[in-house]
Amino acid sequence: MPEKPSLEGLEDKFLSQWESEAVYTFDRSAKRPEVFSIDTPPPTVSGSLHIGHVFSYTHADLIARYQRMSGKKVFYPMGWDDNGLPTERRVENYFGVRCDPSLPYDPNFFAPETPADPKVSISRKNFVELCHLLTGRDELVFKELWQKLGVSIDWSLEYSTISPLAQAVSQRGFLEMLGKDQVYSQVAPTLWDIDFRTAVSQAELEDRERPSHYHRVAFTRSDAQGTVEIETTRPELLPSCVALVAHPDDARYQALFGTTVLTPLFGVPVPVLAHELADPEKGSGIAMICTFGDTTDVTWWRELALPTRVVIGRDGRFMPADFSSEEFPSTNPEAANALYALLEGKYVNQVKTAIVAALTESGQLIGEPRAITHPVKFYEKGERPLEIVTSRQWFVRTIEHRDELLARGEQISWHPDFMKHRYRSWVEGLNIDWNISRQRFFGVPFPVWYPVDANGEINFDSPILASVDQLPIDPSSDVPVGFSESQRGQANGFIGDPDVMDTWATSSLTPQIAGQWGTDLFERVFPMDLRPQAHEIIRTWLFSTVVRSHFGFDSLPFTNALISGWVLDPDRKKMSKSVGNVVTPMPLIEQHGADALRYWAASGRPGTDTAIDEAQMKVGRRLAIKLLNASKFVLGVLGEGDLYGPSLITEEIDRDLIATLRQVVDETGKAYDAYDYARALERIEQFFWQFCDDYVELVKIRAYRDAESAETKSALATLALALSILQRLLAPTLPFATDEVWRWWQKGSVHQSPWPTVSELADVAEPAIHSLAAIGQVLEAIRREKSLAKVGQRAKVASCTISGPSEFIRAAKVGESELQDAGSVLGFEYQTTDEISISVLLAPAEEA
RNA sequence: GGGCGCUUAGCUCAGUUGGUUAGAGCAGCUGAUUUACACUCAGCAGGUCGGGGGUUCGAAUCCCUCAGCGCCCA
Repeated sequence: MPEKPSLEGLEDKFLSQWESEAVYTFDRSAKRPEVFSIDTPPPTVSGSLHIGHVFSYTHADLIARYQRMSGKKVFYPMGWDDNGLPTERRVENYFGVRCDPSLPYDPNFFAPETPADPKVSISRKNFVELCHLLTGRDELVFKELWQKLGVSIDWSLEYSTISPLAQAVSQRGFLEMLGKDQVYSQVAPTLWDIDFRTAVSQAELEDRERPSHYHRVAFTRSDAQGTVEIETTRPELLPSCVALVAHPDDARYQALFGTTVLTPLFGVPVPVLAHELADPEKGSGIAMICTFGDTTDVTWWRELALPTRVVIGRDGRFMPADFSSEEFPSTNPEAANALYALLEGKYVNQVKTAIVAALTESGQLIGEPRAITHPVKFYEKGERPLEIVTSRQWFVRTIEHRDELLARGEQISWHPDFMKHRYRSWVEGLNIDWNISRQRFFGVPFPVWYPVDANGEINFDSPILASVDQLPIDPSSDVPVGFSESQRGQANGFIGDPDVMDTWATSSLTPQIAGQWGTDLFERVFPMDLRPQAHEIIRTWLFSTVVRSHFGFDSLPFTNALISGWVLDPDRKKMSKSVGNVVTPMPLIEQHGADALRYWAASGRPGTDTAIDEAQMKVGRRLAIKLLNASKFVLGVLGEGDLYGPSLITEEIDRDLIATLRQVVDETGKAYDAYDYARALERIEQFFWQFCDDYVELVKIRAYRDAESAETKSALATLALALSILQRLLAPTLPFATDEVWRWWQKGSVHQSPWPTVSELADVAEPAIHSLAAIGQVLEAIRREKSLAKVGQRAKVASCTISGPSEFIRAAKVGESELQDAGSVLGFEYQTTDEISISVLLAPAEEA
């Protein structure tokens, strides 16, 4: 025990000590019922380190530490999500490179020290190597933060989502779904980001309010009986128009249903059809259907069996179109082609301008375009609106299993409960199956090849599957059984699936990856007990994990979901890179200490957005220091030896202190069981300060008085018991300070000691009367009198008159001797009255 | 448009199933001071519980309604 206890240096000391003592190592021999397993979120390592990480990982760690002390074998792995688009983008910017899969591998390529400008094109293999290089570095930085924060992870269980193990698990999961027809490939209209050149899934969409214009455009009726006016925000899609549509009950258009109109400028005849999704309130109530302007177009196209006239390419430019062809059957092909020649190869905005000009000239633009603001679908990481292109993609069947997935959501224990609404509304709103293929490079490949027939045509309908024992494989370099590399891309040969899986298609298997599916470990940890995560990834990570466990294991992936809120900046604004108010955690740890940061995080209740509050961190730091000092004092009074068992606690006051503690132990255990770590902390903290400021002050003198007396032994035993319990109760929140003080007098780590239970206090008898409240009230009155008189607390009290109901008097009398000690009171008087009142007469100040 | 959450002291937040005079911490103010702790201790002051209506003997708490903030879904 140091002379002057301090928090400095505790972090470094214990990080290495915990490691060498293997304090957090999972006991792999444990059976499932003894285990508490945590499905730790693998953070995107190519993102920036964020105070939000500290927040939610602390919440999970509080539970992990509580469960460990409660006797569970805690399975607490750590993973890094390093595959996928965020890493690719970071690598592109960091090194100044771009992946061009058509280039050959350059074994002599070295990453530039500074980003190349303009970007250098490199092969896929070179690109992937750079991804591994950079994520490897990033993971070290992340790991340092997690360790510094004192998160009780078993680092021998570290994994990454691009690792061979994760790839094998992911590919096996895919093959099993394919075997059960839970996944299918299809050429279909797909949400597409023209900058990233990849398909995206519904979960990655976000609506952004964008200014636009309604253009009123006149279509000519084929029977020449006038025009039909529609309103559209996307006049540039006129060449891809395939029909007009109005609501079946819309009286205005009854006569038109079944007739044909000609598209303006391009003269293509299109039918006028009826469908419930047409909104009579919107524009003129009749809309044009294009292939494809938005997801409603896709629905109409599918349900009304319309032709396809694709004009926008995967790069966002207008593709060639021949208006004399069957696909684009114009009644005036020369004029249509002449106009279209001006549009081909251009981007959406340029085409829009040109078409609006042409419509104006032809008189088919009615009135002025009307300015509006409307939601436009974006890829969440994208900068330009999504387009819809037709392409081959792998989809997981989610829509048809909606009800089962909703039922799964109900089976999860959500903390807080209301977060289940997020899940439910997401599942209810699903309208596209989960697209898991991405036309990108750094990810888990699909473990399939396709036969190429004698004519060189690829047969997508009967893919050649890898076998499970081959995994992981890369179909672009591995060869299917029965073929040779020379047959790649050749007639009667094969070709590998070119895509990689969506990141979520792999991270949806974190229980299987971390639990090492296929080994004995898996049975010991699955389904996981806890999924801790932030609320913004309920629709992605949480949902997709539920899907995979439901399909693959007919099980929930985890039984409890602990949802953390957001960290807001000190002004309660959402942190974002663009605003520039993102807070990095490391300097805060260095300034206030890990325990202090954890204390702040622990005060943020589950699901509650919480502002960064350095004042709160300072409070946490003070709590940790107070614990050092209080421990030093109590242990100093106790002296050597451990003679003070609970049976020695005989004094009324001491028994009442233990009675209160019993309640605290009971409440905090229940709070932790309910994942309410914040309430637990609040309760412990409140008791701890009361213990220090009132109880210790009251019994101090008695504790020193006569080591042989029963009353002194009772005080010492109470102090020892209370201290032991307080140190353990605070251990999850303040792992560094508590382990320090624990080791001053106990063996081993506090983090491997048992969580306090009421049975531990069973040997201490209940007090005959709950006296501490009344005694505290008298002490307060004495202190107030001295404070108002502006004298020191050691000033003598000539007499203290305690009035109140007999119960109160009786309780106060229990503490007479301690009050005399703590308040320097010379004499007490008691009066039985209805109202409680305490009057304090100070002794005259002694002459200096 | 549908849904969820929040609104309590200057600030950050507790307030469990309705029950005395609504609590805590921080900040503020007034003091104390040599044997655990100045990264301390004591005390004081500070609130029409977002507005309105209702149920009730009794409402911060339950119901209705309005407003503001934030978020989710469409």
